[in-house]
Amino acid sequence: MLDMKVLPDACAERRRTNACDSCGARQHSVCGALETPVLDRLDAMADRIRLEPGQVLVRQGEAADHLFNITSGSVRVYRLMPDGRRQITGFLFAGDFLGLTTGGTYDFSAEAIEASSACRFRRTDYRAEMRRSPSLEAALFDRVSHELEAAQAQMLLLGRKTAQERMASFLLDLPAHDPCRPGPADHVRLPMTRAEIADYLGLTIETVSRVLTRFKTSGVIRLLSLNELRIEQPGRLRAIAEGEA
Amino acid sequence: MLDMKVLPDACAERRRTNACDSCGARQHSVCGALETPVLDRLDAMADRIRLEPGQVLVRQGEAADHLFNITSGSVRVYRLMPDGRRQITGFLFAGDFLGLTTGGTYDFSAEAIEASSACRFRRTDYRAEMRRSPSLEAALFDRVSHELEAAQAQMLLLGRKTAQERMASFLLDLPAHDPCRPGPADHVRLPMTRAEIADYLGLTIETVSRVLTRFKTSGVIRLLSLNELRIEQPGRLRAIAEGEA
DNA sequence: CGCAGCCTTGACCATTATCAACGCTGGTGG
DNA sequence: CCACCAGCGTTGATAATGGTCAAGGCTGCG
Repeated sequence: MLDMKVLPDACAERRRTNACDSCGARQHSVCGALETPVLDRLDAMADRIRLEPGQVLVRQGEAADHLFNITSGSVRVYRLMPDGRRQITGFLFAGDFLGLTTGGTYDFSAEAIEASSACRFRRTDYRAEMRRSPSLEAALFDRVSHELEAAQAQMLLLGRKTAQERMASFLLDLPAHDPCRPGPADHVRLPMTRAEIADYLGLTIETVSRVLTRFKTSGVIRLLSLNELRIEQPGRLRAIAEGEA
Repeated sequence: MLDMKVLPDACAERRRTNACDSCGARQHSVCGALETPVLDRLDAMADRIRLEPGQVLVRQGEAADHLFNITSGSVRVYRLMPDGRRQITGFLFAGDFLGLTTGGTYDFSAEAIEASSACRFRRTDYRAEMRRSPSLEAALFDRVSHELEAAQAQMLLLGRKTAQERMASFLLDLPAHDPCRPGPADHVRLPMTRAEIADYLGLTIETVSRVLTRFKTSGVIRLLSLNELRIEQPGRLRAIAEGEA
């Protein structure tokens, strides 16, 4: 958080060249419902931030002063236990929000996985704008609702699915959330390490690795590189994810 | 859902005798922030419903027409896999909402655990009232935010905690949410069966049973009956929950 | 070219699931 | 009022999934 580069110059610049990347709000689902003046006010209050790989956005326990909208790259959000066990509660990609929901302090940490960028808002400013614009509040309500749905799906995964089923579900879900994927939905980009996948799925890196090679051997996927793969048999993968194989 | 008894008479009756139990909104955290006219309008649109043990409130996949506020008793909310594996995503008690977040169809099922009661609203009505009353929308936004936080804590539990740690966390969390507990916080009421605890914690009934007897043997808890226990050593239980024992 | 970090693979182990038997308890009907 | 039965809970023996420990390979960068 300390050495994040704020890019105020980029603001006006970007609004001229590419309105859709300006304040983050223009990027995704929040965009549609909002009136131009709201977007302009959000633009005006946003700090543009560039993130190096591994850079900390927020730390568990710190005062929750800011709210972020990721504009490119990817971010890991996680909770830690005192002994270091980590549960990644989600990966964020362009268009996702961070810190919509907290009370006085963040109850999670968040770090950039790869080189990324984000818009940072002061929570007080953003709340004021929410009060002013019902359509903004409604859009964010929807956002949080969808996050809650996703969290409940993840609870089913963590509580009741086998390692294979978890991995299959993950590979099917990932491209739907990452707007940066290079091609069609059967092409999966894995910007995160095996350790991060493991901490997201409640497994170990060894198990993640073994399941991936098993999928590869059985022809369900093809590894293009360490961080990229193709789903060769989406139907079979879906069957595995739902416990029907 | 079919044979739920709607109790329209109880409405006016209850408003006279006990305003705080009337529409559900008056009961808990939502209450404080709301103006009397809003509460009155919510009262007017609420169906009072009585629930038998096991009775279905909503079924996964059905059209999400209603929104509920539990006014007494307890409810289990869960997701199923095709082969019958169940993950209980939450237990609801008096004051909790059900169905705030869904899209067109419910993506979970919900059933009463014990004899319970609830207020039922048509989602369209409730949404209209939300649009009309910013304080109501803000209060519900807070609600959903807290649910999301709880869901993320549960992800850590399911992904990274041992059976003992899960059980300890559960026993510590439960009384905080159940306003019907008979006494102080170290007195825990368990309206749910072992199977339900297991499906909430991602365990089996045998493991739940074994961990409970282990806690009992080591003097951390005392079983008062099958469905009631006392936490004898809260500090030790907290240490176990955090993985420090 | 060499090293560091990440990934893979293998052997072994432990936690928890599974299978099975038995006990308790509350409700029902004789 | 008592006895039986069904449902739930407990306990024990065994098994399996996934974790742990260890070694080795790949890759990209200096």
